[in-house]
Amino acid sequence: MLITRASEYAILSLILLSSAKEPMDSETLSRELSIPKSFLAKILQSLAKAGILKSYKGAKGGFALDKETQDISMLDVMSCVEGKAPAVFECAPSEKNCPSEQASVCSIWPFLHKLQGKIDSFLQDLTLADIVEE
Amino acid sequence: MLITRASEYAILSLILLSSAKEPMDSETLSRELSIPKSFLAKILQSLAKAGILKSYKGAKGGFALDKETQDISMLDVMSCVEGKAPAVFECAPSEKNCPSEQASVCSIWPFLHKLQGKIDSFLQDLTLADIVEE
DNA sequence: CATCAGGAGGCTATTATGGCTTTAGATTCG
DNA sequence: CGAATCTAAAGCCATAATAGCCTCCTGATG
Repeated sequence: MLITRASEYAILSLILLSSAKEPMDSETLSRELSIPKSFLAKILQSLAKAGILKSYKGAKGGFALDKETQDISMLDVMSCVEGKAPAVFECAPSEKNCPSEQASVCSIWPFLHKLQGKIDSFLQDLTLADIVEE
Repeated sequence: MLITRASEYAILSLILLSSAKEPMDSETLSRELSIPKSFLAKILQSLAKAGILKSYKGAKGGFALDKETQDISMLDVMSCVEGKAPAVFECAPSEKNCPSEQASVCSIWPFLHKLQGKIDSFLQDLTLADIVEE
């Protein structure tokens, strides 16, 4: 369950973009949010690849939301920006190969699974709309 | 909102300890959970300082829960292990000094605050008991 | 007093964060 | 149409923070 600044910056950008009528370029976003420009650029690219943002090149270009705010979940954002979904125990054996191992990780696996489910559903249900709606 | 492996390892340890009748030493925990020993030791110390675990020195020593599982929230665990509570935007200006700044961070501050509240209450309500109960 | 396990610190490796430059696609203007 | 300009895309490199390793010290147990 690793969450880095990339997720933090991504959410901030999405909140600001949700109130923008036109595309905002990465430099403006960087300045307005006090986020390092080049790092933010990479994050915005990830969001664009994931279909959450749409990018426009050239003059008057920039980034704009490519989905409705209620269709952008925090789980989607974190998954694409972190490169993977937040997992409670990334190194844990999968459910099927677990029985072959002897470590106690196996005995707590059902609990991990349960915790993971709770976290996933919370992040899945929490959308940008929930945050920016008045 | 930064969450590192320390939180991950802490939660795993707590789940395993919740089913233990006697204190478990850090080496056993390390082996059972496949977590680096020395890193885990530091995490367990943080949990002990926070009053979540109780440590026992000497032979037959180790760590054991020092609270009821329903009194251990994920927010508590993360706060003590990460050194601070998970904050959505750590660098954001506080609410009172915000108006003096000109950046757009100010305009999205209410949304950040709202998001923070949702995350905090989720993590506060999610206790170890919710995870390990049958 | 010998042994066991936590407490504390320093040191290294890995990863995240941030800076910089070059390339490519799109727009504007002459 | 073509050149200049604008901005995203993509890469490489430096720094900072995290993750992990090792040793010595301290207190408890028998």
